[in-house]
Amino acid sequence: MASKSAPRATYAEIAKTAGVSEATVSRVLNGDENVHPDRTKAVNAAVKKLGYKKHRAASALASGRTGLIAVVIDDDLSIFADPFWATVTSGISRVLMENELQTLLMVTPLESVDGPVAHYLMGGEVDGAIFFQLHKDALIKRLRKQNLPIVITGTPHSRSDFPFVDTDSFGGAHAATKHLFSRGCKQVGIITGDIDTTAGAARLDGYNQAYRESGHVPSKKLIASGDWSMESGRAAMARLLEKAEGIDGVFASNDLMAVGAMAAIEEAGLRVPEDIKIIGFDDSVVAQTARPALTSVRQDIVALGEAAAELMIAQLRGEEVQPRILKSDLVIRETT
Amino acid sequence: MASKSAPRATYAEIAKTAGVSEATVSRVLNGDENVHPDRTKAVNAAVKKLGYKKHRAASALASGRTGLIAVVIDDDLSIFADPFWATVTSGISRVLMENELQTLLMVTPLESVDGPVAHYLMGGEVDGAIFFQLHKDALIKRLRKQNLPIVITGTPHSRSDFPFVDTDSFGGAHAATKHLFSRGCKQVGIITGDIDTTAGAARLDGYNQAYRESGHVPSKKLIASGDWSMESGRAAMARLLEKAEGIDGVFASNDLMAVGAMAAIEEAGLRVPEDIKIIGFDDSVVAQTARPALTSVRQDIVALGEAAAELMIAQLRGEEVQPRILKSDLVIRETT
DNA sequence: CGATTGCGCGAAACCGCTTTCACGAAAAGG
DNA sequence: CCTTTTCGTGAAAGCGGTTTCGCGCAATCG
Repeated sequence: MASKSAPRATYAEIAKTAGVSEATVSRVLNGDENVHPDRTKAVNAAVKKLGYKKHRAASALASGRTGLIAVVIDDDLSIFADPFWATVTSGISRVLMENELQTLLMVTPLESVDGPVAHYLMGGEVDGAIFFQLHKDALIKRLRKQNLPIVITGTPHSRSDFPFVDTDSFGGAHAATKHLFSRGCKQVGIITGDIDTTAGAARLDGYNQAYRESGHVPSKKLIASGDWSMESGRAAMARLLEKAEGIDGVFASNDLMAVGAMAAIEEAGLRVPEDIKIIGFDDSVVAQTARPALTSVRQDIVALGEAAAELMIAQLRGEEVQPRILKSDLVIRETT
Repeated sequence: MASKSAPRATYAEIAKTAGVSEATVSRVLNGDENVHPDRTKAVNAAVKKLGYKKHRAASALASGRTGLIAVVIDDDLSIFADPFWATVTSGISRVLMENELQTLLMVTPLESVDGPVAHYLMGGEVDGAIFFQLHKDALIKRLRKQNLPIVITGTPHSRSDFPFVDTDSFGGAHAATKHLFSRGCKQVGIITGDIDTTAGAARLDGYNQAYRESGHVPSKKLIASGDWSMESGRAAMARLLEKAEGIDGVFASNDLMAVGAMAAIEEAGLRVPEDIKIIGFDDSVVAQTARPALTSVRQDIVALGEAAAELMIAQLRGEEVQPRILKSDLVIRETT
């Protein structure tokens, strides 16, 4: 079943051809400073000559470090509607790879603190775990207590000191709303995402802040809530059209809802952007394929993944880490 | 850095509490038949009692089997435009997990036969590899020669005997084209994908076949080529409108191009579906968010991933495997 | 009924790398 | 010049399973 080719080189051979002990080989290969430069050179030469590659399993067994980082994704179907996590993951993977770490993908219902995943993660099978779409902090807290390095992609609920990375939802929403005002809108509404998520809440906050800065107070009527789905966006927009007379701008908390809103506007016989301007959030494919093409808040998703990986690596090195918030920017298309 | 909690149980303890040797523990845990039922029971009891979990690194070192399956994804940005691979991967991951295997994600430029990835895969670090979006067969051939179990998602070029899984592109295109005829279209065009890809070619074949069955021969003027991108779809449609007078139906080889085509049709002052009916392929989010909502050929992407994983597992068991082609079906929306 | 075969099982070697320990040599101190 | 540190190094003991080997015993055979 296994490969039949060249028998891997081992420390034994390197040690012999370099004229040192295996211990020294190990030191050199693990960056121990206290080795005479000459021997270091000899070992490196032997390594190159023999085309040596460290045997991860052996290394893991002896050191207790597996070199594996789990990326845990809640097995929620909604995740598939969006290339978001795929993109983040690719960023994570790239950075981890560059640092000799491997990305272990776990797509799974993220059950209780006692589920198989939990046990798996606590069993020392991985050196760290990066979580997406976090709903329950309990598991994470438990893992941290076990000293397992953790990074969360997205902002966790509890102000707990989990290391996390996220896009600046507040800033993005703020900029989007301001942009609508600057385009001449007088009555700017918002379609919120799930308010129980930190992203949903932050986007609403950003909207409110921008509104206040404009010298007005957003009327309750201008706020409609959705759940991130296109259909909820359509419904929310329909409500806004009914309740909020004179509405001429809408910030939708994601692209899917924005597209739903556009459909509702069209159904009402109004035009985008002439009658109502609209902005989404995420700058996903959907924003690009929409007609008219959707103005949207872009997040650098790959960078988000890279940041997550970097935070992980920093922890592995034993460094203290701070949460990282990435800037977002506005991609202006045809709907504003 | 590592977990500090409960010291894992080992074979030694199990052996002791079950009153057998470690060898027997190993046999039981690896499904060796030749063990007395009583001892098997004793071992299983001990395992449960001690909450034993096999140490993967140790197991890998001793057996040479890592329990890791690499999912190798060509680091082509186009991949991020589509949730396709994420979805396939989730299917793969689920099935592998159920079989005690782990999913190692490698997002990487898939370089030559000598690149790091190649060496990595040949180095016995994984038990098998699943490839996406395969451009060059050379690497794969090499890996197979090394007896590394391989599965390809998508149809490989060479009629080589690689195990692969794919959606029935031919059948989907055929059904789509037939559907257009059945809706009364007389002049059905096609916007092809990259013809150098097997999927692109198969979709064109399916179109041609359906056309012939309708009793006509597709004029060359009805065939426009794209490269899977929205923009290429727009351009191709523009060409069709110019060259193919009376065109009243279009099968686009993917959703993105279909949406591009819709834009072109609209720009030409025509309407979908009244003047021209259109069908896409993939049934992606884009199809659902398009207005009018796009009729499209749906593939069961999760199932595709599951099939890939199953093919891998079969190989691991030493079974002979056949390529697996999954059915596709038509999701009828508003564009036809 | 002695000789052969086969089955179930334990002892022990082994997988390849890491890490502790202790020792000799060189550097620093008195 | 001798003692105390420091530094670089190799020997060797693991890490936790897997697997080969051979042994004792029961079933099978002549």
